[in-house]
Amino acid sequence: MGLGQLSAAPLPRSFFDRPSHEVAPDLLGRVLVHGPVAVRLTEVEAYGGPGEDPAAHTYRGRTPRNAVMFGPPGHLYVYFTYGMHFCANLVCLPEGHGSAVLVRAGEIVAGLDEARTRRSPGIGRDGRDGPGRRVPDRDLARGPARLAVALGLLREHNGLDAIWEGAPAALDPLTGNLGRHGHGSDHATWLTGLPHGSAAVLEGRPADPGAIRSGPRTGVSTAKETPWRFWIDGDPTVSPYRAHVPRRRSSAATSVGETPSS
DNA sequence: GAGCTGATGGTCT
DNA sequence: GACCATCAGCTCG
Repeated sequence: MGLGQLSAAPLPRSFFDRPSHEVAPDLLGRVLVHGPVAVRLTEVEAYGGPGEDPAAHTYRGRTPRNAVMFGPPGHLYVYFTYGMHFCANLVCLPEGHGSAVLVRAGEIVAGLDEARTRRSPGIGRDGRDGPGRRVPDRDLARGPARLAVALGLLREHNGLDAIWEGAPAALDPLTGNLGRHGHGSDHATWLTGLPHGSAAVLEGRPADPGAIRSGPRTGVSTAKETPWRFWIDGDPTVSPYRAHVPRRRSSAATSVGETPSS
């Protein structure tokens, strides 16, 4: 994967002003940037709006949690799930529609050291510090929660605009292609124009249409027949498909008819 | 390698 | 109080 072949031109807001299932396959091969880390997307899932997609957070209408999804397109909807993970979406369609694309996996194309640091456990777990086990580079952003960690996306980034306004001027001194990493710094040279703390989606290198596959979405319990998961066939960073598995009853719910008295 | 399971807390019914 | 757009660590083969 040559960094030099990825276009650094930012995608306009109009790119996201379409139905999520049209935006999703077009996002494959694009580059999502937040701070010093950039990820070339290899797997995404589309989610529809209220009443039309039972698997979507917005299916039952607007709530404080999903309000960002009802906002203007091109913004990040970051939510917390399973008590410990964040996942990131890109909002589609004009205000009020409530649809988005979940970014599920990608390849780190800039900020590799930063991503490795974020993804290596150690500090914060059991009070341990020091380097944890090494995460293979292909696994750094393989899965929606891992991708969010690699990009440093947290609750506070919910609602962040991912459209890089004024980017042409920022890119002026560049060739239009992504630069390689500096020697000492892990920051790619083309990132210097991106305002600190902001996000952007760049053109990157769109996936070959012939390599795009689609199928049922991962881990959702409803609308299994909707093939709105899209990925680049054969890419090693695509996350393994997992069908939804009903959660087991908690052990506290002692099975009826079997008293623990004995 | 595949398969299973505990952890963990916000959200919604 | 159940569910959840998940992950890492473990066992087993």
